[in-house]
Amino acid sequence: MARAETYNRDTALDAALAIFWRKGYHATSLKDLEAALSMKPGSIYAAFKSKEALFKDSLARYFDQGRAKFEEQLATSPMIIDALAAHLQSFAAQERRADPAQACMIVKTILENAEAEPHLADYARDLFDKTRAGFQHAFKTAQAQGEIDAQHDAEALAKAYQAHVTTLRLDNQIGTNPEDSRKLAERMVAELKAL
Amino acid sequence: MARAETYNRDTALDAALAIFWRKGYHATSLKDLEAALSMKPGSIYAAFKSKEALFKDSLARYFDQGRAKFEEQLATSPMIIDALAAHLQSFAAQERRADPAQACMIVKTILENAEAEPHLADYARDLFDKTRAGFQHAFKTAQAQGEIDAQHDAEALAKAYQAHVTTLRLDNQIGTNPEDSRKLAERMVAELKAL
DNA sequence: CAGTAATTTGAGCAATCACTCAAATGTGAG
DNA sequence: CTCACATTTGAGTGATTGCTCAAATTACTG
Repeated sequence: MARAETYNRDTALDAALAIFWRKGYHATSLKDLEAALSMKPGSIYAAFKSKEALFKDSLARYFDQGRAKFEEQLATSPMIIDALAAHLQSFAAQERRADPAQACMIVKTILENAEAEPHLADYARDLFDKTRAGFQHAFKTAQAQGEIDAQHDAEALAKAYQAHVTTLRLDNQIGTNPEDSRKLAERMVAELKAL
Repeated sequence: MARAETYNRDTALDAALAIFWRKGYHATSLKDLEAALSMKPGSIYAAFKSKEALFKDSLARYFDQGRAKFEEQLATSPMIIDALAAHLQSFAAQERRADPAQACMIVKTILENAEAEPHLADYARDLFDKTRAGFQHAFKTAQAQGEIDAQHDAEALAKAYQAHVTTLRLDNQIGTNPEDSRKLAERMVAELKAL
């Protein structure tokens, strides 16, 4: 064997994720990444192939972390509907304002790169669909367990739920009043529990 | 006097607006702008000062056009509630898909530039607030005319309405099924008319 | 038909971009 | 201790970035 890697792949990806989420794809330079990953350009390219590939890996990690968080919430709560409510609530505005990493990174990626980097946008769209599929599965299970009327269309429920999550996270970033976000979340939860 | 300008300012701004809306601020290069405006770099800088100033002017024009369209819809319909409904419907998915200029340019600007170009994001946030103020004024007038129960909080109504518009336009760009967007718009209109 | 002044032109600037690669460095095996 | 080899290093690549400015062009005035 030979020299061992000095970096930790997951740690490096988390650092890349943090910048890409905040600054977006185009505004993030390799200088930024070198500083954040504490790696020289040669190492970055040996490890991740290209800026675009690194972005994709970061976005994939973002998706995995989001899914893991959601599944943990599902595992915690006996009622699926409660987990869905808790997941929504978790996106209500915290104290810390002015954090540019509030809106969903997947949505940000689609909007920023639809024209200039269609590969990235398509990749993000795929993750957006996979996220909704996870929601849909949860709604179906909730129906099977009798928590929600089986009459409802699970696909439509999932689409509406995802729209709510997106709206809430968008409002966190755009709006200036945290109180508004909390009220918004409460209204959404009420709508959910009324099903 | 001396030599007359060969370009039309509004035409040039519309051309700049079209690219900026599609590609965003960072992905749009001056080469792109030169081609779209049919102007050489020197002329662009003489006329618009800088890339950032040109972007701001374009965004301001985008805002003005949006406001004009909304006010025209208000003037067309005798009932304000109908105008608000028509305005929502106008954002439901058209045939032409894959147009990267579906989502609101103001929202796109805030998301893209929150970290790297805070001036632009703040400017866009201000226009976002002004847009909501226009909605709020419409709701208040509707209440004064007895179209809507005066009990409702006009500010909350405007916020919810703006969120609906944003969601609809976002879905147009992210989603792949135009039918979904139309259904979404119908549900929003129903909610509006139930007030 | 000068003379004057505003506008347009486009080659080219320094800075930065994403990226490369030969040399230096570290590490386990023999 | 030496060799083989994976990994790290960082100066440097050509391309592109936003932008400048002296010179050319145009048009109104006297």
